[in-house]
Amino acid sequence: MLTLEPRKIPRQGRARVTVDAILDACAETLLSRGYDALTTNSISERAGVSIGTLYEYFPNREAVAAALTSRAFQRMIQAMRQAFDTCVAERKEELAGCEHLLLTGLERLITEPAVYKVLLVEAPLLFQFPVVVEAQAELIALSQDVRVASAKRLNLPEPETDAWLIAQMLSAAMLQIAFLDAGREQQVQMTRQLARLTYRMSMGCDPHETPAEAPPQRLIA
Amino acid sequence: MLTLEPRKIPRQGRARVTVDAILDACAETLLSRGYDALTTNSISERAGVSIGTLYEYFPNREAVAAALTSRAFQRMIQAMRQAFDTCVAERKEELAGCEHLLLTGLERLITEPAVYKVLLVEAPLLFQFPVVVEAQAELIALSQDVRVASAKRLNLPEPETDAWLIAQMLSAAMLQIAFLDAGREQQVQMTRQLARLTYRMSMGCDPHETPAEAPPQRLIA
Amino acid sequence: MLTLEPRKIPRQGRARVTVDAILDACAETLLSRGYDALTTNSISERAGVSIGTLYEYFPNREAVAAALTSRAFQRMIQAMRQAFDTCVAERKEELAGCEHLLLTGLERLITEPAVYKVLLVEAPLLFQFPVVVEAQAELIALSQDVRVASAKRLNLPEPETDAWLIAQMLSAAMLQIAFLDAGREQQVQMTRQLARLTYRMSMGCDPHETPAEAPPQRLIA
Amino acid sequence: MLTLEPRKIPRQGRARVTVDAILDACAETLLSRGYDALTTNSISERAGVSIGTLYEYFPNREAVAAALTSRAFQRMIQAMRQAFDTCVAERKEELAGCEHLLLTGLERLITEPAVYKVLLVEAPLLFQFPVVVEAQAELIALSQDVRVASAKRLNLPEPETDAWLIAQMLSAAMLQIAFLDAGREQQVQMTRQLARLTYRMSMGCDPHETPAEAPPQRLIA
DNA sequence: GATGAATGAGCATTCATTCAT
DNA sequence: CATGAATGAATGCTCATTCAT
Repeated sequence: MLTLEPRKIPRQGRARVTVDAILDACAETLLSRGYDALTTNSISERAGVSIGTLYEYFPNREAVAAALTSRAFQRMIQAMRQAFDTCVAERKEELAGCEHLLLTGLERLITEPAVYKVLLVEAPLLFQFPVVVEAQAELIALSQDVRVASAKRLNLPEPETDAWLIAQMLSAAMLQIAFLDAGREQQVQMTRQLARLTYRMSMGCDPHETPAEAPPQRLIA
Repeated sequence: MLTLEPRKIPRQGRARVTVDAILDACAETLLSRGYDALTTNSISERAGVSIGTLYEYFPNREAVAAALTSRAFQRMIQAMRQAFDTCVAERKEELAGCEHLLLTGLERLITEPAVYKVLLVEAPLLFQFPVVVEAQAELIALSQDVRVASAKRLNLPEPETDAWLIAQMLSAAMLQIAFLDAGREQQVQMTRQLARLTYRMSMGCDPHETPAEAPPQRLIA
Repeated sequence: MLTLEPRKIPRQGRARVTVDAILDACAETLLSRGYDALTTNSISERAGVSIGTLYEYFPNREAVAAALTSRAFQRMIQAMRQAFDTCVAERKEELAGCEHLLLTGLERLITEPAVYKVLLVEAPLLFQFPVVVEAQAELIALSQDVRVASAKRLNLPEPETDAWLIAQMLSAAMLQIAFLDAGREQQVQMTRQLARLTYRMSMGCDPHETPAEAPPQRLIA
Repeated sequence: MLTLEPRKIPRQGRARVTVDAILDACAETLLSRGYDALTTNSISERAGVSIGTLYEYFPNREAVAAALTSRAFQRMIQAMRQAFDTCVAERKEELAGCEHLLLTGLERLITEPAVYKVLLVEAPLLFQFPVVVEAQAELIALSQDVRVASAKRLNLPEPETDAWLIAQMLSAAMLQIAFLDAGREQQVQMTRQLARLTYRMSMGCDPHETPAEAPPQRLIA
């Protein structure tokens, strides 16, 4: 049976160091050789621990990749939550808030290419594993917070469906932008443009048109 | 080296039958057992030909999957081109045209799940192979035709970037819809909703708002 | 069972052309890709005939290589016999005769590298096959003729053993010289030097010493 | 790519045992079934280890054979070096020294038939592999020592070329003698005769003639 | 005669996983 | 606890050979 839960979750001491070394070695191997060449032996070798030790902490190969992915998602969640809080605290407008959130996501995608570029492209099945699904769920919950926060301002005919569609489209587009062979500046430009399209989808009008009928839209009234 | 070109073009009748049997067996195996279990031996067994025969026509496992994918894309291209011609011939409105194209795509996605559900999800690298890339390029060229055809009506601040972003978003959303565990009716509803969001992105306004300022939009005047 | 006899020995017509094309294709493949890559399929492809046709004339892969080898030996035998006749006709001295014979052999070795360089080095077992052994026997018989012809002049303590040892040594040395990475001129020099060593072995003295005690040595008195 | 270096140097005792078992199984298989039947599976089976274990230590079939060959050459080198030292210590005459060296080589050739009879005859390409070439180079260096040691006594018109030619001839003749279907006594006789021919080549005269002009030749004055 | 489609036994090699030390 | 030697099922692929057309 395919168990993905780590065998031990060492919170302290050198064991923690060992687990981190294994995850880092996993990420490095993914980037340099791809998912197909990701073997437990190569991970343990690169991590500088014996293969036996790897199996002390992880029940199988997939569990290592799942743990790496999970860690990346935790970091993504934390970054997004913080970005959301910033939007609220600074009373950012709709468009500005959307841009801020998307740029924050872009930053994280680029920072962990082993997970988002390699794993998501070469081993998407991994993203259906429970640990990963749970992490994704947290992220989606966060996006719901965004929707709720600005519910009054949104103009979605069928909020449930529309929100789901927009979420799918945004994540796909963000990944494409993040791993496009383009300079950072261009990536940022495209992200801003994506934010504008998102605004159009969500509001049914262009950002600059709205002030005419209403005071500047805010994420939180 | 990973060569994907078929090895032989069958000259005799029975050879053609053999190749088709192999591609069909490939699709069946993908659906029932997934990409990881797709071995050359399992394909040949299911196709009722010997393993040696498979290797007469395909240099390796990937080449079989690539040929299957290529065939599916050819069918997709043909269906979309026909749908596009219909839009033009029937002078469909923007929204109706968009819906027609998306529903046509949905139909094809659902009809060849081995390619779009299994291969695209479990082996996305396959979609970077030349044969597949070329087929995709044809499809993209077609979407350009759509844009050009309705250029006057579009309201895209940065046409190039926006078109690319929208294409990425649409294909991702369509795949999600096609393989959602939902009834056909709901899939159609979501596709229509997606068409509406697309309209908003492209025009910067809601479909029902436009008649006030202009006569019904047509794809081709 | 391993049968090496050609299946048909066509002496005339296009069949003869076919067989020659196969042998030539065999030699070309050996030179360019080595013995391990010598497959019946590759030979037939290069020869421009179908695999079925190849099997019309040869019972198996080894039979093709054996036939090629046999042909090369026949040519070698003919060349050596002619060289021997020349020595007799021109009343060459011992050393000069030996040089002439060795240089003739060198010429043949170099002309058919597929057989002597590739087959002998990569597939020496082939040289134990009956057809090849018979051809070799003819060559050895010829060398006996040489010995007999100059028996009176030879100074071999144990003629049988010595002749066998010398034959082994000469053939090995000639092959080394022929396929050394060296210019033709150097190969000739080495062959002459080898002839001198052979003289020393055979006579127990240096060439230039002998004239003192006897009139110029001739191959045939 | 064809890598011949062993993969691992066994650190634990049992690993050393395993590697030796593999090499011995390789030799046994070569003798009983020949090189073509030498498969990694047959070696591991005969060695009583799993196929996986074989691949822990050797990257491929050739590497096993190369290691076996290398081991045999090391033993040959050691034996020859010792024989050379004996010649020097006992102040052996030229002919006696040559006989001693050749008989020592004969002994080794006969003791490891898997290497010298099977591999050298059925897979000569193996002898072009780096590990083997290096071992051979050591042996050649040793023969240079012999030449240098008795340089004053030698009478070679072109020392470099002649020495090379003689080395080629001797090794070929020794192999022929060693694997001739003949009794041991006859092999020894032939080796002595070969030593005499070598003397003739090297000195330009017969052994028994020299005392007349000079005191008994010694390897080292 | 000639063709070339089809066969399938057989081999090299990998890699996740276990367990004795 | 950590190690690393050992396992062996499983896979991709080749190529000599046959035989229906």
